[in-house]
Amino acid sequence: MRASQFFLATLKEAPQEAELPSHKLMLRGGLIRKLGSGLYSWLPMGMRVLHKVERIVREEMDRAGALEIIMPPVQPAELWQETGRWELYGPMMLRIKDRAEREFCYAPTAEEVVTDIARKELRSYRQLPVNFYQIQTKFRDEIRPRFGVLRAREFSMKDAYSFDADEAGMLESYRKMFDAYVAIFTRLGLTFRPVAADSGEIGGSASHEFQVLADSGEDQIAYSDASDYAANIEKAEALAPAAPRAAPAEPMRKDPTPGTSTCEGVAKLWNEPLARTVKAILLYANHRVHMVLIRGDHSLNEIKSGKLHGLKGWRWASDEEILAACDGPAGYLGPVGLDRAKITVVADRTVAAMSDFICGANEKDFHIRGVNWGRDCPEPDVVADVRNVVPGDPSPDGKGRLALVRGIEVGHVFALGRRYSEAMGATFAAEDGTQKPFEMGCYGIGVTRIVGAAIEQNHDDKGIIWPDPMAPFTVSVIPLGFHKSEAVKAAAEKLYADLAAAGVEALLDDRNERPGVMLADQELVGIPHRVVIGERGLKDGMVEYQHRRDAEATRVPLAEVAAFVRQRLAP
RNA sequence: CGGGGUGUAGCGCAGCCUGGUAGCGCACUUGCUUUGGGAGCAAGGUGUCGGGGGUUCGAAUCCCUCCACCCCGACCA
Repeated sequence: MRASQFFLATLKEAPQEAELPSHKLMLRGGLIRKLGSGLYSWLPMGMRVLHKVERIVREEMDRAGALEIIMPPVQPAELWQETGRWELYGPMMLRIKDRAEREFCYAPTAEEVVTDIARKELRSYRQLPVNFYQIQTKFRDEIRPRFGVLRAREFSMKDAYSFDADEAGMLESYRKMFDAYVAIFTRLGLTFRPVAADSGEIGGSASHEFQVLADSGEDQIAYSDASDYAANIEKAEALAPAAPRAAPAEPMRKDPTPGTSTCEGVAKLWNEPLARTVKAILLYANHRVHMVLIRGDHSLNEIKSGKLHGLKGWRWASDEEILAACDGPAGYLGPVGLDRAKITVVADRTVAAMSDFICGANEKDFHIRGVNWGRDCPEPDVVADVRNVVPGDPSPDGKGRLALVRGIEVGHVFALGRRYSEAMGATFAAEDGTQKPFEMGCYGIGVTRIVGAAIEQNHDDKGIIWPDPMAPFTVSVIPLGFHKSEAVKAAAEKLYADLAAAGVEALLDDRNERPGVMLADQELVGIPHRVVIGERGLKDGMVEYQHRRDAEATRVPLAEVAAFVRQRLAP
């Protein structure tokens, strides 16, 4: 491609709303433009990247035996009502009416429609397993779209759905997709981690997320420094302390802590370590108030808590509920002196193993220290893992210690089971002649999000640095004085033709621009390899090669550049 | 949904408080010069000042209203 024939929409300044590097650079590099909140147009430069990603995704999906289809993004409400998700999905789903007042949605995902296809088309176990996938635009009316393409409302997603005759088959399909995802993200040249995940609203047993590692990621991942254990912090288990609870050593003592309603405050006031304090978090679930106790320096894991028996569907308790159940206001609560008929005490494993700890006195402006389970208050009603892991915690697999990194979720695989097939009566004739519901799996990849994530992971102060497989152009040919020097022009044209003949995608900057402009554009847009051709070097038959990550250019004989560049490309 | 903020040229912004009919930088057009890191000079084009209503002789500026966008929050007691 010649730059003069292309649409190079680079900007010197990024529009104000852009916060993250990837968002700014995509706008500045002319990959995308914003249409409205969470809505983006993709310009030619962005399309080239998007196509690269899509191609790799397709190739690996096909290789794994999945079959491409396309389902309508606009879907009738009836299907969604069959599974109950018309109500469940809530305001995230964009609902539309047609001229006859029939209800539709713009699909946020497509389990219902594929399951409908399966129930109509797949009749016998002989036709299984089947895996259908599509690359389609989805719409989710996010509470707060942000970070450009990383959390947009409209986005492109590859979604795949497998149908198997039994659970073993489904797990095999799941494994194939897992492997395909590893292949995809590896080929894209991204640093990523598959991590055990919570399966969330979609439901099902096994679930893994594929996380691109980046400091700006919205997710936190816990991983072991001594094994391959990795899990989303939402799911990562905090083991019970190895050491048994120590015997009480202090008497219990109530003291005033005026105006000090946080663990940090009390620890400071009494000059005690934060790790000796216990905070009480009041939740309401199943018509009952629950006091969840977490060590002062830990934080509540809302997902894990929600999985406990009595805490399904919890919400934060109101001030009135707290006062009624504890006789004290928020900020001064603890397990001592509670009427257990009115409240359930849930202690985190760590807290259950503490002795001589500090907590609220259930009285405004008072805390107590030297508190001990069994002696000063009854043992907790429930002991469970309800906190987020912290760096240094032992790994749940018993090997090594946990560390935390941030990641951007770009893929997610779910072993779904029969949730949708049963709800929609999607069955097939099994070998024994009975009708059985399909065992399903579903597998998503955020295609547009990958582009943003790749930039978050690969950029510097000058711009994007594409991994070769995603680059809009592989090589940038920059002639200095293209319109003045015949020698430069001839050399540039020759190189460009040679690269094209070798199947290398080059961008020949034939614009009559100053060198600084051409170089800055190449760097902004992130073309990974560049060759600068100038009269000065040409006198000695030399040109300059420089990779986007190289600190300096390498002089290469003109006659050898094409071969030299090809050698440097990722295989 | 709650709180805060912003809407002025393609982008970044000033002007608004204290009303007098719009400006700066970049970008764009033309010409000349320049050409190894986002050029210089000269000339030029560009705005329903987010929409509607009101006050006023006169509104980008004051008032009302609607809209869009952005940020924070929606929880750690």
